[in-house]
Amino acid sequence: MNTIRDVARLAGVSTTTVSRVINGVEGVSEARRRRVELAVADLDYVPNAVARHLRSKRTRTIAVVLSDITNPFFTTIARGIQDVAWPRGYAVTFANTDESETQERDYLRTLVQRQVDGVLLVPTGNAAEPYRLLRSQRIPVVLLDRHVSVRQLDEVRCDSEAGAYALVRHLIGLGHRRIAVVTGRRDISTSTDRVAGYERALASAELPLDRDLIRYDSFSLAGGYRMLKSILAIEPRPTAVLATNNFIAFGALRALREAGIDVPGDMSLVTFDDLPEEWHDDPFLTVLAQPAYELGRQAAELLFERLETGARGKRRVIVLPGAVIPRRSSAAPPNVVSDVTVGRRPVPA
Amino acid sequence: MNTIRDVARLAGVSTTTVSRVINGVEGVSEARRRRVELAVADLDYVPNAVARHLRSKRTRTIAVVLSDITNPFFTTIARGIQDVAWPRGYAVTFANTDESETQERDYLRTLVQRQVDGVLLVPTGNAAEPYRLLRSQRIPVVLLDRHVSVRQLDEVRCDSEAGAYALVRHLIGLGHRRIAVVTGRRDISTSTDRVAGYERALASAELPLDRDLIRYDSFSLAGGYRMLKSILAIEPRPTAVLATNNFIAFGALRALREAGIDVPGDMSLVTFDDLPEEWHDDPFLTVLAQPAYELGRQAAELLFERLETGARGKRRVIVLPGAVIPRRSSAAPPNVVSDVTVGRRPVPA
DNA sequence: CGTCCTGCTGAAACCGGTTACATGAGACCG
DNA sequence: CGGTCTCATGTAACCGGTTTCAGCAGGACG
Repeated sequence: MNTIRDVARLAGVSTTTVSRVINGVEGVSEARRRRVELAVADLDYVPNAVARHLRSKRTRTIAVVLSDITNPFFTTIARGIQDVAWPRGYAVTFANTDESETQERDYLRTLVQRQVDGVLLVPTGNAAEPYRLLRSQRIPVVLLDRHVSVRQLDEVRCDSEAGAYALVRHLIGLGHRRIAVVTGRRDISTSTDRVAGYERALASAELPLDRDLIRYDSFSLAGGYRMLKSILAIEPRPTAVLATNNFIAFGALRALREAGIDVPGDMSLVTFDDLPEEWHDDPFLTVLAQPAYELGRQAAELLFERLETGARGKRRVIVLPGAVIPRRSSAAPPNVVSDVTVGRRPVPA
Repeated sequence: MNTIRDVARLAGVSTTTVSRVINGVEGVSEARRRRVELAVADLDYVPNAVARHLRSKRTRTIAVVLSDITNPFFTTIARGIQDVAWPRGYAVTFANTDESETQERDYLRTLVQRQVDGVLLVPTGNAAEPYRLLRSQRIPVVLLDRHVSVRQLDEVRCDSEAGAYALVRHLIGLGHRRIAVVTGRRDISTSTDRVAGYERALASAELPLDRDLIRYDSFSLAGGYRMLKSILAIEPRPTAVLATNNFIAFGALRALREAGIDVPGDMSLVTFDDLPEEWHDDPFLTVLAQPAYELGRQAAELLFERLETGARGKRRVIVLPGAVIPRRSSAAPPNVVSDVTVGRRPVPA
């Protein structure tokens, strides 16, 4: 509750001098410095950062806006961000959009009011409008995980297209010819990029593209469940499914289990996003592991570079590679010989 | 970048009037109100919350200090907190202590400087000192998940003692007589409370207490792994193990798998903390599920009650019940008849 | 001994809002 | 028609720091 003026009074100096001592500025005589330090200790003085921020116009706070902190992928990203931010003296504020563009806009507005120094954003939609405000207030933004149609913002993400390609090639290598993909909303880049990688993999193996095997819904347990339910009704049934995130995968697994479909005996399942080793024993799913922690870390570093150098430099896009981790959820399709691929030439590895 | 003065100038009114319009205060003529609103829109004016906070002495920010946001239990708590805070106009800042008391103290100090309105804290140790500062600055604190020796702070947590009791009774009910417990640091209440519940359950079944079967290490994968390794060397070997958190459990599972011990065939394993259904399919572990989301929610609500009523009311302690969810990791011990319990009377359910 | 420089110090402005209080116009009343 | 009250409005202080700039003391130098 004591202010810098209380300290100044007790020490018999000006607030200027106290301020200098607190901030370790040169040019204060040893005697006075000691007097001030004593007064600070005496009064249990804690400088008011809000006042400081008002003057300095920097809050040393960054905001992270993402869809759901509860998703282990984002949690890990969040941790990576915090591990960069706190040691530099920055506080980190989180907001969950739940994929709602309205929420996102509201949060961004609040954050602008609160004068955050920068924003790390997992964009919810594809619109440019939400970022106008940040731009006009000169608040640096780094997009995380996803990109948007505005091609001016820094981005840090995983190579979704290549990841999906690799996963589908993995399935093709096992002998699958009819592969479905279940993904999130159409206007989210990770959805479309992963479908693109899927399509390229099919093309590379000269497999036909069946639009009916591509399903868009939402990046959620419920979405995965719904999509798999409807995929199971397709004739002929695909022998493998690519899920584009962890929640979808577990929804898919649930639908498969309920339908009595054995994985991988009857159907293979591969997905994006691995779980940290702390969260499971003997993992089952074949995944494309994304370097989530590293994504968070690098995004934060990039943001701080912008903040600290005030760099109006060129737009930067960092794309990290993922890695296929083959596990028990993917195997050769049932009765390879008799399926729809009969007569096709062998697929190159 | 525009200030309230710019708006006032453009609208031809005083800053007072602009302030009133922005905050929806009564007593501004319709004509002026409209002029101001026009000017606000014209200038893309965004009020500076830092300035507002300086004057109002409230930052509408709460801080959450916990051991590791990466732990699904805490992640879920975090989500519960955010879902209460944001709708009320409060921002939420997170900090990870990694169970370091030094970190904790540093964070608390920063948060005091930043004038957060309140703190939700998962305490790292048992000392009183870190909270002196918060107290002297009149910043309300609610302890989450754990309690400390200072018996003056509000607390919201799960009933650890009863939870451990229930889990151990579950094991005893299955026929186990020799049960080990692997837990975190001795100075963390969830460790000691759960061991207390364990001891009471043994006593209630008149089973002997073997101190060698109680192991303290850390709430981590590595801790669980280490403790199980050393427990496997005990003769006669226990037939069941109680892990007191999810990380320990997975470390334990790993050690068991490496040692070729079948769960639950050779040894049963039960643990605190369930995983959200989005993160696994067909879960394996018998757990005591804690209402993590609800813990976070109620802790936040309690904090806001303190904030908004300025209530100097009595200390409040909210203890929520957990629930045993029996699954495949617990079963009857191997050859019940021939083991060390031979000759003991049947244990009451 | 006067001048200049260096180093320490504090007065006061400033950051951008909020708010206590004064003011003035007009309505109403006796 | 003077007095009182209400309502809308603005002036200026205030929140608690930082920062600019001027002043002053003391030493070096010519």
